[in-house]
Amino acid sequence: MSVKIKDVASAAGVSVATVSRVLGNGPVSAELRARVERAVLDLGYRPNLSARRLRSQHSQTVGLVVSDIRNPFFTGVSRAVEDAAYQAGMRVILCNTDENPEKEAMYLRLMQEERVSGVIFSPTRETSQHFNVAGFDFPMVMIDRTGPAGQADAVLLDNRLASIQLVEHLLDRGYSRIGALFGNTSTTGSERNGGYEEALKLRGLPSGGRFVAPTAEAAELAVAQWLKEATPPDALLASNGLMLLGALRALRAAGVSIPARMGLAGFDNEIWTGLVGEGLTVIEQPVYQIGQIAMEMLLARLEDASLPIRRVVLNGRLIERGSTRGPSRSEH
Amino acid sequence: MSVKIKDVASAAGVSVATVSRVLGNGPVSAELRARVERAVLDLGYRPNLSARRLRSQHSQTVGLVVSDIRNPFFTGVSRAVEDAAYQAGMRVILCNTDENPEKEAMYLRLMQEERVSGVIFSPTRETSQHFNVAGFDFPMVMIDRTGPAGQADAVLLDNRLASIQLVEHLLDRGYSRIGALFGNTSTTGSERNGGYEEALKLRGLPSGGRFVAPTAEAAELAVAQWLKEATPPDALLASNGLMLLGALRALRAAGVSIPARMGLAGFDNEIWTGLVGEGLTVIEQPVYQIGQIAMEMLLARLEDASLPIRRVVLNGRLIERGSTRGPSRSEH
DNA sequence: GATTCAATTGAAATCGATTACATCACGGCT
DNA sequence: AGCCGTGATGTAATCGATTTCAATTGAATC
Repeated sequence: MSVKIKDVASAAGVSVATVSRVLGNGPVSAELRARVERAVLDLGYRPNLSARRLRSQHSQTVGLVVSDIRNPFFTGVSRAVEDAAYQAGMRVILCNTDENPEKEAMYLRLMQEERVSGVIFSPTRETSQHFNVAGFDFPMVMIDRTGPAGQADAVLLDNRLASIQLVEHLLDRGYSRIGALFGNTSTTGSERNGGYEEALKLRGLPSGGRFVAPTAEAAELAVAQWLKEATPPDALLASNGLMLLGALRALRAAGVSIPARMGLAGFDNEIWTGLVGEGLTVIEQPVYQIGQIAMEMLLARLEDASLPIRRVVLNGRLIERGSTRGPSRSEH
Repeated sequence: MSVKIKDVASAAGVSVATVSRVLGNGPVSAELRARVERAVLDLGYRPNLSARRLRSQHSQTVGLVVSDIRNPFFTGVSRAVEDAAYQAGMRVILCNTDENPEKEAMYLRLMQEERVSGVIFSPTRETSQHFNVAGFDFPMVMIDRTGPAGQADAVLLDNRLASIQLVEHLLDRGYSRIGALFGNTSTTGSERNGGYEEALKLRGLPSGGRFVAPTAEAAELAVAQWLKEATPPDALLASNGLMLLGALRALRAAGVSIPARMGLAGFDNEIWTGLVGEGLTVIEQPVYQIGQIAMEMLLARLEDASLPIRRVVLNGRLIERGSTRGPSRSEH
């Protein structure tokens, strides 16, 4: 088969221990080191990571468990996590759960079998409720969505604040019947709904958030139906990039003009939000930073398990664009 | 530490061999099987995959080496590969090379250390020229970009044909000075340029493709400069989603109206291409299928290494949208 | 010159599983 | 009754590295 440490050792005329020390920067005389390095090159030796991990008892691997890598939010996070991980000499195992609690459980089991050093996890709401971090023998960092209260490190957006900013922006621009769509699979949705209701209550206005599956299709359907009701909203807020897309499609299909007949704003500053029509107002999340910080926190905890549990809350950034320029006067 | 097979064995009152057989569906009596399964559950035993891989000499892992997972093309491919892999009981290690040949070499080395079963690879042009598949002891499947001629299985788009379709479409719609931007890091760019030149030559028209880095920024800059030249094109073709985005930005910044003053078409049917203006005409690649077929080919080769080398060429699909409706008559 | 100490080196144990091989019990057959 | 084949089980070797521990060397100290 392939060349092993034994082959290198005999080629260099040294013991396997010495070869191992050369590889691991242990104490070796310059002469032997040179001989070994030459042998490694000559034979094209590559250490077997399974064997190394088995013996040394650390995997140098972290798991990243998210709902769907095709969601640009997670794509960005994943890229940041991988950059940071590989820089720290670790690998990343990526898992897509499709918001399916069974897949989540399955992948967490897999992470245990891989003996990963730690996991960065974005759990579904269902999972996060009844699951116990203590059941795993690796640390976890939650991202985007909060897990069971205070059990693990977390990197989150200030969802309440972000919603409030969006709502107040819409109100400032003259919209008054503000509807909203939130995802029904994560804690993120509830938190954003909280901010949304709070901001409206403050002004004595009625709220009416609706919870649907966090997909473009579900959002499109929901908005299409909403438009048919007696008093539809005059502005809509969508809780992630996919739902914003669905809302946009429904409004276009129904011929509702933006921003005149309907204001539209949402989360996630995806490429296209700046390009469609006169641009869509959104809350931009610090995607890359979320991944980066999550990885840093995980590494810190691996260094020192006794660290107090931390929760980093980042602010989003409101990007005002044409889709919320205000309702047409003629409407009144 | 964590519970090992030995613990399970003594808890169930059997030998480790029997436990291993229960796990691997070997021949075990119903009674012992039940005892072992109970012990596994009671102790929460999870087999150590490093140990298993070391002993059994197969990793059940494939590598996926692409330039950047944030490119929606690769995101889609990756999702398909992972779905297919996990269905076949394999894991995927994802690597981003950033079109950097050194990173490519580094990650291929890593793949050897992981003793992966195989690799799905989208090489830079530079790497694909001087690299030898025989140097690796795992099979590879090339995707999107062709590797060294005929050395490995590949799943590709018919780039020549796709370019021809785009050019003929533009000509049909009345454009005549067709410019094009191709990425300078992959074989894909050259192939698309080939089709582009061929289609124009057939009609006796001049061609003038330009090669730039496959990023939005590079494309934007290139188009901005192009517009300042003596006789700018009246239609542009962009070789991937990012470059199409860059071209669009440059045209908008310069106030060039689409499709009247400039036709615009490109590759990759990304979400936003259907949403901006009256839509952008694009060639849609069968992204998910590319990943799926690549994985199938890899699995087939792992089954039988003697299989003849295959190259699957898929057709793209032309999606006609508003951005190529034709130049304004008033221009003449 | 003897003793101590640090720095190299190698032999062998070890990580946690799979698997080759030996053993055993049992039933069917001549 | 004796023989043999079959299926279940256990013992021990093995995968390829790291790491412990002991041995060796040579320089430094008294």
